[in-house]
Amino acid sequence: MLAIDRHEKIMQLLMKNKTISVKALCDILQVSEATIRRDLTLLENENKLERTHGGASISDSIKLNYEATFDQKELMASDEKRRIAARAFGLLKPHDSLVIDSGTTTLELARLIGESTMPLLVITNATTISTIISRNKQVEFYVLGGRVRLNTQSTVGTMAIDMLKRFNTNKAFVGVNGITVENGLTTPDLEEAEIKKTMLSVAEERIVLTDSTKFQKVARCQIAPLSMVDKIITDMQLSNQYYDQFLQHDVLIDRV
Amino acid sequence: MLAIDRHEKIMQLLMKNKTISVKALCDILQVSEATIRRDLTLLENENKLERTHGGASISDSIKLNYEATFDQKELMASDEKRRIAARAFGLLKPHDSLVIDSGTTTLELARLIGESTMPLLVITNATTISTIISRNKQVEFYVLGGRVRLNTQSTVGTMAIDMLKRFNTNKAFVGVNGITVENGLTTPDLEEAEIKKTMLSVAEERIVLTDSTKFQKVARCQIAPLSMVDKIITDMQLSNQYYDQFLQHDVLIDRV
DNA sequence: TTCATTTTGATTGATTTTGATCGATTGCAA
DNA sequence: TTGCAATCGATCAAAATCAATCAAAATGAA
Repeated sequence: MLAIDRHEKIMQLLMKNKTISVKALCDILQVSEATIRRDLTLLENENKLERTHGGASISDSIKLNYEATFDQKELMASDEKRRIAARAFGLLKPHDSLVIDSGTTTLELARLIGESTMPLLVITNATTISTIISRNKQVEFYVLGGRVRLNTQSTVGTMAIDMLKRFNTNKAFVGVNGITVENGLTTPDLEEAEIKKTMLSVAEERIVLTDSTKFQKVARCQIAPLSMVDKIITDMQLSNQYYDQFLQHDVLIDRV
Repeated sequence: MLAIDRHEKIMQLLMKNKTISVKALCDILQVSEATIRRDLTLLENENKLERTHGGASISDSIKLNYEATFDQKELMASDEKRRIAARAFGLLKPHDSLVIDSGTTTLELARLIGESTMPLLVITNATTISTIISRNKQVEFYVLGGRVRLNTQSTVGTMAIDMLKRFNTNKAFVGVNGITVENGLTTPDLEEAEIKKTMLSVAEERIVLTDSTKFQKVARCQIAPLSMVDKIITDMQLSNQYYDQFLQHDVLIDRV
């Protein structure tokens, strides 16, 4: 492991736990205390953390600053997103037909499909998926037509929805921006919400891919109630409290 | 493996992992450490990565920049194609509606549109155009839905054609693989031929973008006769002989 | 082909990083 | 307060990595 990776990891751990001991870092990173101490003094000089006796801590102001400058959240999530996508990929069987939503997690799923040679039928509204999924020559691939939302690069509107309704698929993989028991699945854009809802309605098995940060958040537009979801794949950061709460509503949650 | 391929692979690995060690690169690329180090210093000088002790890392800003140009790099158009595209762009007026075909020359046109701020309505069957054209926030952008041909990354088939027929546009920009007075416009794939023909039929002004090497060539499937074309933009290499021949058939040829 | 140029891999000594040691310092409890 | 264990910083040697050099191999041009 490179020194820079170690520093990154230390910062990630601090972002989650606020404080961490030198001992713990030794165990996790498998290096000597001397190395950890050197790392911590170095990071302290860069104003990224504060040293304490026996470890280090991070203040809220530094934390915010760090998040802003390095967009740490996105990076941290990316590893989790890959794991979530990998689990989703594990659900696939040869000759499955899928609808794949736009979004970063689903994009990872598309990448895995592109790297595989599994024969599949894939339908998507994400134009960005096209390049990476077409590496897999076994895929029969459909893009939904319609107006392209410029910031998500995905097609929306009645054209896309009408076309989507002509399909029936085994599985739908949908991303969301918020998910609660009360409000179900939510997303900020109405048109996105509508096409996501249609995706769920044309599939036999409806799977939501989302990192744990989206739980207990509510975005402006509802996609669908929880009852329209068969399975949620998320990361290990999801607390048992939410996990149990969703289980009681018959939603299967897979934490990877 | 060529040095340039190695560099490409290194960058791809860095895009995935943020960092990578010299050792790992040796294993993956099967070359000595000295070679890897030389590659890394070279790439660092090109500002494509940052060296660290034991490996290299990539910053977010570089990553974004690299990702943006990544897809386009492979399809880097020749000088002639760029000039042809520039001339085509010169034909555009604000609030024009266009159909743009798939292909390298038309992709270059899309790039010019993406770099401009001209308000336009653009319809295309080329999924690859999406990323680059959406930089221009003044563009209302539609992608034709349908099955995606994996090698051209463009939608074809009845779905795409039906959707296309619902539009009426000012201009169509179409690429071809062969063009003669007798056989008109030709291309190797039947489905591509059909959608190209439909593109010509829904536009008021029908413009063919093609480099001069396509003249006097005939591909397997006919798109349309010459009479369905209003203007051809090509390069200066086109001989006067062909130029005159086409002029006699009322086709305007623009050599740039 | 032959010759010049470029690229690569191995070697060397220099530099950086790491882990262990040890005395000094700190925090905590009696 | 004192005593004690945990932690720290400084130092040094070992290990890893690096840059520089040179010869072999690959490539390209004549």
